[in-house]
Amino acid sequence: METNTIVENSRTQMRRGVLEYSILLVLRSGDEYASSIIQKLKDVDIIVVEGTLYPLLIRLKNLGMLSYRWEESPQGPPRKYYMITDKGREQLSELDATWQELVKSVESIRNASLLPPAGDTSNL
Amino acid sequence: METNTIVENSRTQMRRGVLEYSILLVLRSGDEYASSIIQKLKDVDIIVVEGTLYPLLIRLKNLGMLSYRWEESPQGPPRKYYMITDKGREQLSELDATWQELVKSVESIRNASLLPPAGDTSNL
DNA sequence: TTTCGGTACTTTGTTATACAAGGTATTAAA
DNA sequence: TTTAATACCTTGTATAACAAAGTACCGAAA
Repeated sequence: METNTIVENSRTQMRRGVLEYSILLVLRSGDEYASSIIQKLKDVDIIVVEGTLYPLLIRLKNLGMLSYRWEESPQGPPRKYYMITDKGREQLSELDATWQELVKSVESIRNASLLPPAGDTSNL
Repeated sequence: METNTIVENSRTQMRRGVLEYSILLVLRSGDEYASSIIQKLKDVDIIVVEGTLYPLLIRLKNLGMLSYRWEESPQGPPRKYYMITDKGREQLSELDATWQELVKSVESIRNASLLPPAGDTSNL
């Protein structure tokens, strides 16, 4: 087996960390139903599966961040289109700030780690 | 209570996602022991506690990403200084790429969500 | 020589979350 | 009336972070 390298594992964890945020971002662009959210995220290499998404959408709805409406499908059963609420928009804008702070945090330690250690005299 | 807003919760998840990566970044800058890692991460607002860090360091060591040496402390018990191994460096460079891809992914849906929806004719 | 404060490392039990896998329901067309 | 496609939902499991408590070391003061 050994498909689970540390790298693959860490990548998964990173994706998970931004999952909720990503879903809200997608819905800020427009109303979507579960499968289309999955597809949009897949398009940018953020993998989610149904079993993860459905409970998450329900949780966000229960928190008042999302609401939904039923809409006929051209083929098959009706679709549950989720849309972001006003409250959702407010919180999302806070998450925008959170995300940017996180990027800044990581970049700062990342940049530090790409330079020789402070006090390194190995070149003298 | 209600200290657990959705925003606070999401922030926590984001932090968790980059935890492992962040620890490796810190150690790429130089050898550190647990408390000093916690401090360095705290400095950039990435909160970790002992109960999280110790098991994680042990896991990374068992995977061959880290090794450690004991070193006397000016005061108190000896410290376990962790250092990144060659293998750890290799994997970390892959994580650098992973991180940058994730940032790109999120930014792309984020930027999309800040523009009016495609096909929006509300201004005509 | 014992106790105490500070520091450091470790473990245990709980909780949250993602996911695999399986289930139900709707539709239209064969 | 079966089948295929689509969509929604649930259950059980594994993993990971965390709170909390425990162990151990050290030096200095009592």
